[in-house]
Amino acid sequence: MHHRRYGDPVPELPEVETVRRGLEPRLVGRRLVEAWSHPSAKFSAAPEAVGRVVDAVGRRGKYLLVELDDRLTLVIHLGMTGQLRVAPPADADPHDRAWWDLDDGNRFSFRDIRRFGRIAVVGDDRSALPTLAALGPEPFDPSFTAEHLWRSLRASRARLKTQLLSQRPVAGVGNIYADEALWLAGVNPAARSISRPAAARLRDAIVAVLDAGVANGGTTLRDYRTVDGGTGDNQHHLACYGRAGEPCERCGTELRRRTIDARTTTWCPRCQRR
DNA sequence: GGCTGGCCCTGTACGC
DNA sequence: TGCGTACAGGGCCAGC
Repeated sequence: MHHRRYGDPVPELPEVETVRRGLEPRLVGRRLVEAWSHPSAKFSAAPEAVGRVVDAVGRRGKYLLVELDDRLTLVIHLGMTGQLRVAPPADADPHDRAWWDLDDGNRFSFRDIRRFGRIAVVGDDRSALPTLAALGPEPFDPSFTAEHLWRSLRASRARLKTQLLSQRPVAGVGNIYADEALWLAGVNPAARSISRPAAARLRDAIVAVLDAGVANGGTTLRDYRTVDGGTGDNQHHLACYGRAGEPCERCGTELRRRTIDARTTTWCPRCQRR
């Protein structure tokens, strides 16, 4: 019954938002007094935030935006296996990639087994993070309308799932929630065009699955953790992702699996016809 | 200028 | 049992 052996859990919008909510009360108002970073260029910017005070903890898509004084932003992307904690300093963990000591004695630490995460300190210019700079609207923002999604998807000939993962039509959707939303909307992930009504269904489905993900505290399949080390609950509410070989909850047809642009994709061949 | 594919990393599953 | 190997994936970038 374990068909989910492929793939790893990837922090997407609901997971990053859950982490953001956990960090906010622990970081706002604190000064970063010391830092350490792994030598990789992906993490070496961490010490640039030393001396700054945290004004706010925000999020855009899957990017965590720790707003500092002096118009600086500490940008953290969790990659695939990134975890953030705020706790008293502890013994070094071999997977620690950066940490910042706070003026209240706690340590804000970033642990990332596979090192797909990234840390940057930026001002107004975010061109060093091109995906962030070109990010589509937040899914819960009023500007994310059916009309916007339809026009955005119509402007490209890439497969619909590829477009969703590009972060340009909408911010924050990754492999899990893309499969869930496409299934819920009855849209084929490999198609290269979409009708207006289908785009409207897809828009509603994206909002619905992300909203449920946030409400459930994110999806923990392996590595994702909340700031206090807890797990999410949304893994018990997935209808499509990781269920290849199981019957579709809607029509009973066996869900299929294929690869789209190097990403594992699960879909229902009946509900999601081209 | 859009799109495709390679790359980064490491734990895990799998096969002999 | 133990070892070698394939595999997965978000974002970035080179090259068509």
